[in-house]
Order: sequence, then C-alpha cells, then structure tokens
Amino acid sequence: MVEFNPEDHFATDRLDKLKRLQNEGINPYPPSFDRSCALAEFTDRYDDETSLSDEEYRLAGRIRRFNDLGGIAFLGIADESGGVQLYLDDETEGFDLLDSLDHGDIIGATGEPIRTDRGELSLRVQQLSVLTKTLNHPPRDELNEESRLRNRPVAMWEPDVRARLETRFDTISEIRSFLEGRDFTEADTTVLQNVYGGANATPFETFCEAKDQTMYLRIATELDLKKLVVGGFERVFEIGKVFRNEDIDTTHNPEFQMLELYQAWADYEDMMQITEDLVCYVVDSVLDGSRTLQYDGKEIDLSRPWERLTMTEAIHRHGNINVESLSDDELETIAREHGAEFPGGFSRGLGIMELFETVAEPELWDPTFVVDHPQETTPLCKDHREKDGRIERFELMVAGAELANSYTELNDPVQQGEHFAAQLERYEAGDEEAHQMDEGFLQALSYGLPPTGGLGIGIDRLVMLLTDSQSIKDVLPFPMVNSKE
RNA sequence: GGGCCGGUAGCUCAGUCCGGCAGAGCGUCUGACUCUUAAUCAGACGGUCGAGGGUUCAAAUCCCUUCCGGCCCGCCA
Repeated sequence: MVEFNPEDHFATDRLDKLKRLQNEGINPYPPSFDRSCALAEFTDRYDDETSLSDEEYRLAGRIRRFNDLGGIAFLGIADESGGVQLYLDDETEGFDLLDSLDHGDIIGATGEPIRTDRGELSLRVQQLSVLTKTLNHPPRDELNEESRLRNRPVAMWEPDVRARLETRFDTISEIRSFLEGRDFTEADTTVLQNVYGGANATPFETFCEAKDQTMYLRIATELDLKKLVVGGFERVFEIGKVFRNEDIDTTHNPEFQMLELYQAWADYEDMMQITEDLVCYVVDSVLDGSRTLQYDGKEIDLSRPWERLTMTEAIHRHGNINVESLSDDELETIAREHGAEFPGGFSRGLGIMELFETVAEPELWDPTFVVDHPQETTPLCKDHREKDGRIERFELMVAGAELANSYTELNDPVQQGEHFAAQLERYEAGDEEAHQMDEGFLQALSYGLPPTGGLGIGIDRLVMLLTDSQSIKDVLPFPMVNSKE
C-alpha cells in the first residue's frame, strides 16, 4: 500500500485552508464556471466609459493581488488576456471565503462594474466562488536560474519567459502558413526507426519488445521525406522533433525542433531562394516587419540578397588560408593545429570542412550562404554540376552559427550506395557518427527520386535569433534537466 | 570530457575568505483596519545550511567524495 502524504508535497498552511473549505462543504475544485467573458473584454468595454451599465458579469482569474482591509477587500485577478480588480464588502456572498484564499488561487466572481473612490474600474462582487485552490506559494520574486528551468509552469508567468515561448509558437505557426501558401504538404514520418540516418550523429537507442530488436529515435527526417517524394508527394515538409544523443549546452538540447522540406523539380539554388523568403517572412510576421535583428548586443542585417561565399572563399577571407594551394599533408597539419580531429581518418574534404568551422564560421555574422562543400562532408548530396570534388550544398550561417543546411539531393542509387559504403568504412575506422547503410532508402531511390532540392532549418536556433536568446533553454518550453531524487 | 561559479526559511539572498547561539527582506500565521494597488500597523512562527564521510571541544564555514544548476572551453547542429 503506497500512502500519499500531502504534507510531503504541499504547503501546510494551504492544506489547512483546503481542509477548512472542504469542512464547510465547499468544493475547492468545481468542474466548471461559466464566465461571461475574458477579463480584457471587461476592461476594454468600460475603461473609457464614464457611465457604467448594471449588466451582470461572471469573471474568473488567478489572484495576483490580495488587499484585505477588514470590512472591505480588493483582489486583483488575472487571466491570459489581462486583469481586473474585484471589490468585495459585507454584501458579497462568500466574503468569508477570503479567510481561506491566497495569492495564486483561481476564483470566480459575479457582479457588476463600478468605479472605486480612486476611479479604478472594478467588479463589485455579489457572489464569490473558489474555482481552484492552490497548494503551493507562488514566488514573490523573480525565480533564480535553476527554479526557472525546473519550475516551468510558474516560470512562464514571468513576462520575458512568456514572450520567448510566444515567439517560438508563433514562429512554428508562421512557417506552416508560409509553406502551405506555397502548396507544400505537411507530412509526419516515423520517429522509431530500425536504421537511423539523414545526418551524422549519435542516436538514442531503445528496444522494441514486439520485434525483439533494438530501435533508434530519428536523428533527422530526411530519408523518410525523400521516400515521400519518390512516392509522388512533390512538395513535402515536416516540422518535428529529432533526437541526438550528444551533449547539452547553450546551443544543444538532446531533442530539438527541425523543419525539413523537399521540393521536386528544384535544386539548391531554388532552396537558397526559399530559405531567404521563408526566414524573411517569419521575421516580418513575428517581429512586425523589422529588417534587422539585435543579437548578443550586435545587429544582424537581414537586407537581401544575402551574401554567397564558397567554403574555400570563406576560409580565405577569414583565415587568410588558400586551401587550394595546400598539399593534403599541409592541410591536415594546419587543420590539426586548429584543433581538428579525424576519428574515421583524414581526407582533404574533411580537412577543409574542419578549417572552415574553426576559422570562418564564427566570423559569419550577417546571413551568409556558404556553398559548394567538399563531397566528404555528407553522403546525401549530389555532386556539383561543374566543380570536381564539390557538392551542391549550402549552409546558411547567421551570428556565427549554422541556421540552415540544404542540398541538391543525390538521386543516383549506385552513387548513394557507394557513399554509404564509404561511411560504413569510416564507422569501422572509429567515426561513431558516420552514416549507416540504409537498404530501404537505396531501394526507394532505385524507383526514381526526381531532381529534388531539400532544406533543413533548426527552429530552436531561429527562435534564439528572433528573441535575442543566448541559450537554447530560454526558447524551449521544457528544456531537459536532470531529475532530482 | 576539462575549468570556474553557485546550492542556506515558501521566494530572493547575506553569512563561508578568518570555524564559536542559523540571519535579512518579502511571503506565511495571529490580531487590527470600509477605497486598497502583493496597502498599512502590532506580534509570532518558520531551517536535514543539496547529500554522505572526515578534521575539531565546536563545522553552513576547513578537507574528501558525491548529486544538482549556471557559465566558459572541447565535441557535435
């Protein structure tokens, strides 16, 4: 028999008040309350009126201010829309309830609009009722960092926490409306997978009892979405969580929100266009038409068109290194001097990528398309139509970080198989993040993926830019925290 | 993975360097109060000092181990 002891979980002074209510035959958690309108609707209607109606209102909200003067009392209640002051006196039915109410409790009040002697619009309460008795004290002061992360429902009462989450939810909604306006179909694909792919990352493992087999949480939505394109859905996107079993820090959460879209009959040039259009659309919608962002004390200029640099140009500009003139050995030496490691073995292309990430990436502040990566940087992208050893890939860099990643999708099944084999070799050589061999995906490609452009955007990163947040935790409703005993 | 900072009342935090009765503000509780703006006045209560071990006559304070959070570096997106 497991006993539940309320005293171990809740504030004793509030439990006493809860009991007092129950002893008086009052249900502290009634099933419903038929309010006549949101609080803002009440204030909007009467704020500028000199004469008030005698219309009856039923208002509800959380107690945020509690001034009990003895014979009369003023309560400030709030809901999502705003706040209203309640005026109570000895004519109020339920006036005695005040003895059992606290800050944070949710109450309902029936009455009519009045102005107090100080001129403040209020509801003169004829009847007061408890809607939800709360059992812990709401914080009086701003929460500290740890409480803000652990006690999310209460943290959301703080305006800045609330504002960032609103921007997050708006952003996701605006992305949808943008893509639906361009005839994209929203898809949802598998989260639990036998084979993980679409990115180079360490997966979360789980176990499927029914199949008696290890499964993985997806690290990307890419492969399933391309299968949908093979299946005839020519413009698809998915906004969904992906999972990577890597470190937690200011820019990484193990589960994060990713947009991926695929468009048949398009290439990476088209994807650059759609990326600019989409990001600017979201910024316009969420930030009311602003063309600049303030981030980390500096300004980000979103003026179009955004600059394009090849990866080697970026290295030359910001590191003053001409990689084309270096031998493989010289390149490896310089890359290692910059801290690069090559767990599955060095190759020229990986050396260039590593050098880019250390010398150029942090310097790219205003939106910049870095294009034409070395082939070794991903197995899923088509070879460049002109440049030997390069692929038709771009990454959008903003504020020194990657915001988007895009390819002209590789649709040659034989070449795809060769790339997977090369990845398998790297895996066996010690690169734990190398891509897996995916027979199902190869089979899909064998039935013909039309020429297709694909794009991935990290939504959390985008929201960080929009809200001037330096930590991903600030833009997550429920950032990952370790459990306490 | 490495370094630095932090964890003390319901909340926000002093106190730790230099060991000596466990502190403040707000909240809570009791009382007063018929126009307040978490009001005002009087009084009271409130603690496993993150956890465990050690040193000491004596530990929030010093030492060791460990958990949790934050920041920086490394790695990844």
